[in-house]
Amino acid sequence: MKQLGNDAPEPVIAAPATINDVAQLAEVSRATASRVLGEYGAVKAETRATVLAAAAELGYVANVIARSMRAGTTQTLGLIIAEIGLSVFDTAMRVVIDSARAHGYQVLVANTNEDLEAERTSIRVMLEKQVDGLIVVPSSVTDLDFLSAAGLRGRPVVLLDRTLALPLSSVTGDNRQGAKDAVAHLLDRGHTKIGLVVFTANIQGATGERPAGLISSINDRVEGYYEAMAQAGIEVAPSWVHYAGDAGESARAAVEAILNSENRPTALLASNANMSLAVLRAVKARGAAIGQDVSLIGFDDAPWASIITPSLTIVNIPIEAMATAAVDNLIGQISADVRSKGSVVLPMNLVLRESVADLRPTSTL
Amino acid sequence: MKQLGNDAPEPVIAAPATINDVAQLAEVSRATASRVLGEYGAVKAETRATVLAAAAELGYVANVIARSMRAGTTQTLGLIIAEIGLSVFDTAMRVVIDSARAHGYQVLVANTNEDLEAERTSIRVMLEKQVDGLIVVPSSVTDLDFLSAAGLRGRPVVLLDRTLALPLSSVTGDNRQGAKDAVAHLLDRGHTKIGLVVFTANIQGATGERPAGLISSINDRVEGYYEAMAQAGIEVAPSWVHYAGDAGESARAAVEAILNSENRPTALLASNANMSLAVLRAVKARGAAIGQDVSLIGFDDAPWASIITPSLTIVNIPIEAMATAAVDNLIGQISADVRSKGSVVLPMNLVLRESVADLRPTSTL
DNA sequence: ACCAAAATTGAGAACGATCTCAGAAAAAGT
DNA sequence: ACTTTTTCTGAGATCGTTCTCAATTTTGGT
Repeated sequence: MKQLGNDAPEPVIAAPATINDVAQLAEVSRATASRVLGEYGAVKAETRATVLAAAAELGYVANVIARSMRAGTTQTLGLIIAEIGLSVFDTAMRVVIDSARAHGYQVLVANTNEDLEAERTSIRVMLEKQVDGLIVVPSSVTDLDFLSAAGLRGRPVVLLDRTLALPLSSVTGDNRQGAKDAVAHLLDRGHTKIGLVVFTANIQGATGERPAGLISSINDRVEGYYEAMAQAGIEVAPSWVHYAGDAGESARAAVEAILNSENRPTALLASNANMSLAVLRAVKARGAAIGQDVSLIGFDDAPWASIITPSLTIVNIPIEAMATAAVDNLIGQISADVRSKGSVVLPMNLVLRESVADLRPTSTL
Repeated sequence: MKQLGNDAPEPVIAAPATINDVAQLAEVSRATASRVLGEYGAVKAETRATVLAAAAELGYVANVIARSMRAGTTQTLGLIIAEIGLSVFDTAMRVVIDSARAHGYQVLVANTNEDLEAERTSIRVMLEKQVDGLIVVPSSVTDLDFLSAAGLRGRPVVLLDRTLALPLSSVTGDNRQGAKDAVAHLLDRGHTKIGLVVFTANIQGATGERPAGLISSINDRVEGYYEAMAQAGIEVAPSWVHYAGDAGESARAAVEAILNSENRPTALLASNANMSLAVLRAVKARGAAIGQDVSLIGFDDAPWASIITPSLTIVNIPIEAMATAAVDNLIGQISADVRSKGSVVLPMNLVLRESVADLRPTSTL
C-alpha cells in the first residue's frame, strides 16, 4: 500500500520510541517533551504542537514502568483470589477490576486455588512488582506471616470475604446472621431435622465435630447454623453435618452420607455455591427431587440459582457491594496515606424461592 | 509483646530497603549484592552469606519494576476479557492465569464489557505498562487500528475465542461446526422448525436478516445454523431467528417473540450461555417446560448446565484447551522472538443430555 | 618466593521517565 | 531603551536495578 515495486518483507520492528526520540525529532529537550506528554508545567503552544506531532509520528507509547520507578507508584492493584470459577469470586473480580479501572488502577490477578503456598508466592511477587495495594481473599487461617505487618512491608491490604486474626482492613458479609436466617426460615417452614454440608479446602473430611482451621466465612456459617439450632432447642445429630474437601467425589459422598443416615434431615443447608451444586447433583443422581424429598438452601446467588426448577432459595452474599467497599477502602488507604483500617460487615439477606418445602400442618385459615 | 513499659505507637514504616541498603549493611558493593540476590556470577561463599543475612535483616524485597526497566521484560501478560461473568471467559481467565503462572508470568486483567472504547484504552494502558504479550478476547470486529501492527508496536498478541481480519495469532473453537452439529442433532431427533436466539452486544436488535459486525464466534455459529438448515433443505422462517442486545429484557423479548410466532419452532439453539439462561428464564416464566414444550441446545458447558432438570444439551467450547494454547502460543512468540503466528481452531463437541425432545415417530423396532 | 591464571569485587553506565533548578527568551512596566 | 517580571526551556540528578569492564585478591604451579 505504501510503496510498490520494492516490496520489503515487513519493516523490521523498530525499538519502541522513547521520550528521547520524540525530543530529538521535535528538536527540544527531554524535559520539554516530558512536559508536553505528561501535561504539566508551561510549554509554548507552538512547541507543544511540534512535540505532539513528533510523538504521533513515532507512535510514541509512554513507558509507565519508567514513570513508576520515579513516582514510586504503579497504579496497579493486586487481587488474590482463592478460587476463580466460584460465582461469588468471579463477581468480585469483575467488580474489583471495573471499580479499580474507574479509579485509574489496573489489576494484577492471581488465583491460589485455596493453596497457601500459591498465596504466599503470589503476594511476594505482587509486592515485588510494587503494587500499590492488595485485595486478598485469604485461603488459610494459619501461617499469617506473609500478611503480617512485616511481611507486607507497609503496603495497604484489604481482606475480602474472609477475615484473619490480623489488624487488617476487611470487608465481609455477615455469614453468621445469614446462616441463622436460613435455619430460621427452615424452622419456620416446619423443618427440624436440618443438615449442613460444608465445602472446605485444606481440611480433611470431618463429620459432626467442627474442624479447626476453617476460613472465617465458612466458620461463621457453621457457627450460625449451630447457634440457630441451639436457640430452637434442637440437638444437632452428628450425622447431619458433613464436611467435604472437594466439590466432586468428596462432596457427593458427604451429601449421600447425610441422605442415607437413619435420622435423615428434611432440609439441607449448603455452605457455598459449589456445595449447592453438589447437592443438586447428588439428589438428581438418586432420582429424588429438591423441594419435595429434600429442601435446600444455599449461599451465593449464582446466575443459575434462579432459573433452575425448583429455583433455589439462597442466602445472598452482597459481593458487589463488598468488592466495591474493598476497592474504596484500599484506595483510601493508598491515597490518604492514613491507615484507615476498618472492618466492614455487610448484611446478607435470604432470598426466598422454591427449594424449601412447607412442612407445616395445613393451615386452618 | 515485644516490649512492655514504653509502648511506642507502632514503629514508623521505614522506606522499603533497596539493594543499596543491603549492600551497605553487608559492607559490599551494590554489584556484589545484586550478584548474590540475583543469583548470578561468582561470589565468595562467605560474602554471599553476609549479603543474605543483611537482606533478611532488612526484609529486602526486590523492586521488580527497576529490574524490568533494565531487562526490558516485565514477566507480565495482559488479558483482555470481553465479559467477566460469562462462564466460558471465567474459565479462560482461570486457565490463563494459572498457566501463565506456571510459566513464570503474572497476569494483568482488564474487562471491557464488550465495549470498544474500554478495549482500546485497556490495550493502550497495558502496552504502556510494558506487558510482554497480550491475550485478547476482542469485543468488536471493526475499528481494528489499535490491534494492528502499528497499534501494537510489535508486541505479541493472541486472540482468544474470536478472530479478526488481522494477521494475528488466534485460538478459537470451531463454532460453525458446533452449530451444524447441534442443528444436525435436532434434525435427527425429528425437529424441523428450529429457532435461533442470538445474544450479541454492540448490535441493535435485528430479526431475520443477519446483522453485520457480529463477532466471529457468534457469526460462525449463525452461519453454521443457516448452513445446516440449508443442507437439510429447510427454509428458515424469519421469525425463527432473533437477536438480543442484552441478556435481560432484550433477550426475554427475543425468546418471547419466537415462542409466540405463528410458525413456532419446536427447538431453539441459543448462541451462548447467557442466552441459554435467558431462554430458561423465559420458558420458566410462561410455565412451559424445556424438553417438552420446547427443546433447547446451548453453547458452553457452564457448571449449571448438567445439574438443571432437564439437564442441558450443549455444544461444548473447549475453552481450557483454547486458553492453554493461547498462553503457549503467546509465550512462544515472546521467547522465541519468532513471529510464530498461527491460528488454532479446536473442535467443539456436542454433549447430549436431556433438553432435546425426541419427535421421531415411535420406532417400529 | 614469584608469576600466571582464576576468582572475586567495585565503579559507573545504562534503562526511560520525572522533576528541580537555574538560565534564556519573551512580555510588561517605566 | 532598560529594567523587571513572567514565561519558557534545558542540563542533570534521580528512582532501583543489572551488567560490563577493569582492578584487585586469591589460588596454584613452579
